[in-house]
Amino acid sequence: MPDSPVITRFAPSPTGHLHIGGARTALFCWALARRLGGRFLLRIEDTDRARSSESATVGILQDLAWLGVEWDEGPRFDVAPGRTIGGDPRSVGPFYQAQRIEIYDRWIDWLIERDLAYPAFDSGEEIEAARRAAQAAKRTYRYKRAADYDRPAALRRMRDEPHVVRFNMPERPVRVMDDVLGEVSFNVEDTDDLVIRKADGFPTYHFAVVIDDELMGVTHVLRGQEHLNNTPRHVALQGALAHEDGTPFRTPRYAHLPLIFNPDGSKMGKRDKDKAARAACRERGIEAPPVPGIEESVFSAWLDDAKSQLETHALERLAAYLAIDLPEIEVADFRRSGYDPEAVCNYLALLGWNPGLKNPDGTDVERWTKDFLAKHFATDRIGKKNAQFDRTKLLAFNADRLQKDMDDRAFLAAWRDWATEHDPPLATVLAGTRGELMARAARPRTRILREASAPVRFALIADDAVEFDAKAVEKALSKGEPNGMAMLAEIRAVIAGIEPFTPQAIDAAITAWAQQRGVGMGKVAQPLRVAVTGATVSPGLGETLALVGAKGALARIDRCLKVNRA
RNA sequence: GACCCCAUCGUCUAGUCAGGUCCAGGACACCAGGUUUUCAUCCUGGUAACACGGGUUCGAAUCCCGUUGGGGUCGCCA
Repeated sequence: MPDSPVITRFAPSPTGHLHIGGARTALFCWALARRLGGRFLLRIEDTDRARSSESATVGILQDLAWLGVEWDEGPRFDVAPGRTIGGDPRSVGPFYQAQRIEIYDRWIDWLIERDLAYPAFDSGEEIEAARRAAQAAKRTYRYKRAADYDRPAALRRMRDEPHVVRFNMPERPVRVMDDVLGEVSFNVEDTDDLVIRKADGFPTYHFAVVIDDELMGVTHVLRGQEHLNNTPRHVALQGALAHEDGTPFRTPRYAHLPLIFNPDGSKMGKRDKDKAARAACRERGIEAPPVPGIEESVFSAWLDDAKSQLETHALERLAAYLAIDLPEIEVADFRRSGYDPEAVCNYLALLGWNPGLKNPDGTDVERWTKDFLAKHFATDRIGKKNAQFDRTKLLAFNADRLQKDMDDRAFLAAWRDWATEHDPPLATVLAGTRGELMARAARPRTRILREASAPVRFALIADDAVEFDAKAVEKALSKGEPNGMAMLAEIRAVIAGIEPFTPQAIDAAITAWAQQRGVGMGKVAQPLRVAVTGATVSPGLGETLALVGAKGALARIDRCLKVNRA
């Protein structure tokens, strides 16, 4: 197939949110297709009837679209009003495996006819017993067709008895060429006759993936390293299958990606959220469900079993009650925390891939947008080592996005969008006249949008709700000669006369007054800062005062003078 | 346990395929100093790694073998 176009695919199973590791796989598949001038395809592997759900599918589509990892072929999805992605220009769909059962059945019949696959009638208990026996004998369990297998009888029985179909694994060692790992060999004796169709009639992952990749023309398969041991099965299946005209199934190029782990070395997963919440409960001695909607027995079982998981909504309510932030594991978590999708993609790509380029100043190139990936990504620079997810570094990347790649306007727009979804009252404020000022004050002090309101929190409360920090009062108002209280009383008049009440005018007026009065700025700024915010830390003085307005500033100064009178 | 994969600063990594220019470079974090009205930013400097043991070679982070350590898989899940 020298001229076949490059097709990559991401094939998630819709059993939950899109995991950050899956997001990286999707990003790499997307980038490779772009780089090679190919097409990126999205396929939904929903053959597990019990665990797949429509809502999970929609969630995954949304998460990918949010990241900007857009598929050329696959389920249709509206990324913006009037802009739809996906579709089936080559007529290789449908892209939901549950809708492709007839296709799989056809190929399974084809295999059975040639005795390359066969029905098996073992019960779950029988299999389990055999597995346990093998384990007891310290042997690796593997299913092989019995020597006295009666094929004609089996073919008769399969018409009305529950059964699975197993692939007759050829007794040949399998060699797999991997673009990341190099050549990997597997012994015959380690591969067994895998099930290719379950008793419920749905194909197993191994079978569906081989059929679909071939029929959809997939040329490059990028997937997590946990699939490495599955590859010989897929290669064997490809070797057994051929089209009507005799053309054999192709083996795509494989690239197995290193895995992503937690900083503590454990596997990054949804359970980490439970772990965090459980630890917080233990620490506070909470033994009964503190929020409604969680049953007493469920809660105590959850508390005792480190492996158990609470339902997502229950977990979120619990976290809100405990006032803790659950660790971000899934793409939706990062979105909710207010990360920028480009920063997430940038950091994710760096986890296992490196362009190997230097900046003019000699530092390594490691900041980029997806356009860069589309231009430079290739499998030959994917690393082999599992990587630990470092939230602190991601935070630094995200902060740089806000600080260096956005201006106040762009920041305000992003902040408003975020708040509209996650903090409506804040969104209202940001949409008002103070929005610009809020953005200007918050942006330099923000790493993720969820934290953005912290530095301007004082401006979101009523003038008479300022809580004066005792240490701040002591340090900035009580000490010194003249002390801060005296200073405050003096400068009140200056504040009252500033017009217009803008950061620039305020700063200018205060600087001029301090100079004229012959005192350092610190002597003036800190008392004012405490009077207006209650603390010694805030954005620039001009911004701080402007945010509460002239009226607010004066009211706060007066109240400070009154409340903190010695 | 069996099979497979991996191994450079705390973390992500460059350097490894084509051995010398590497007493190992960058980023994040950390520490110290500086700028600044506080904070954040910014600037300067610093601490910090080739897992271990054998080989091959004039020469090994780089090649080979072993050990140790870590990870993955062993489902009618994907």
